[in-house]
Amino acid sequence: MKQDLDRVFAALGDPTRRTILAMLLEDDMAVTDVAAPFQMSLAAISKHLVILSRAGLISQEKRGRVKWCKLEPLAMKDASIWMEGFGQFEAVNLDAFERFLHTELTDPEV
Amino acid sequence: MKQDLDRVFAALGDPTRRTILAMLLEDDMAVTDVAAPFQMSLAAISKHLVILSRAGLISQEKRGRVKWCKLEPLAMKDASIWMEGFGQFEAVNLDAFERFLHTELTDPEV
DNA sequence: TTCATATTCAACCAAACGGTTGATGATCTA
DNA sequence: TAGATCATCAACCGTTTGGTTGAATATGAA
Repeated sequence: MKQDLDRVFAALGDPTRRTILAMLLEDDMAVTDVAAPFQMSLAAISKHLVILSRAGLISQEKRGRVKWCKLEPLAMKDASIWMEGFGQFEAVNLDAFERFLHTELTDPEV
Repeated sequence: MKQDLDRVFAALGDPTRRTILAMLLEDDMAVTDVAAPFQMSLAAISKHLVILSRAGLISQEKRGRVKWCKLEPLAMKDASIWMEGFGQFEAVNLDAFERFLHTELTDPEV
């Protein structure tokens, strides 16, 4: 759906939101903890989370008074595929990325 | 550079601009020809092209009175890599991903 | 019950976005 | 030279975005 791509790309167009997604790569987080490292109000972060949620990039589940945010990386898939359609750059770089991952995952020091 | 990702993702967040990029996948085009299939004014398309240009996603060259638009798919490289870090390999930890991005940006061989 | 914590809501604000129209500056062509 | 074409500029308009603050709601803890 075209609108899905609109929402995903638009959501990724803000540095605060990309940082939030990177944070959630480590682990699920409560809204307050997501907000902690930023200089803006909790309400502002709450709005960013709504945008990420509507784009499908995160899901939120309330347990008690805490709302947990979880990364939903599958939401990026269509956008990623769309970009791959523009080809050229993929071969060398994604290859490099995969090699990197391989060494990361097999390196006993990490 | 963080702002580059801002501009690339934000530029891709509009369906008109994504359609324009897809059109340019076939061949370079003059501004008027880019505008032809759309229902909006030439001035509006001209603004969209400025946004794509500032994001580095297209380049424009004036020959005579005609300004030619050329797709620059390499501008999507970093954005694509950023996304792949989430979409395909969700188990990878953030530190590893950030180190990868850093080497990607500073290693002249890649 | 009472107080503290977690989160959102509501109203507001300035700036940016996506569009319009009309004028303008180049450049090609008859 | 005169007229047509290509593209942008300038001013304007309504909506969205990204932030604020203060009040409200819901839950947990004493």
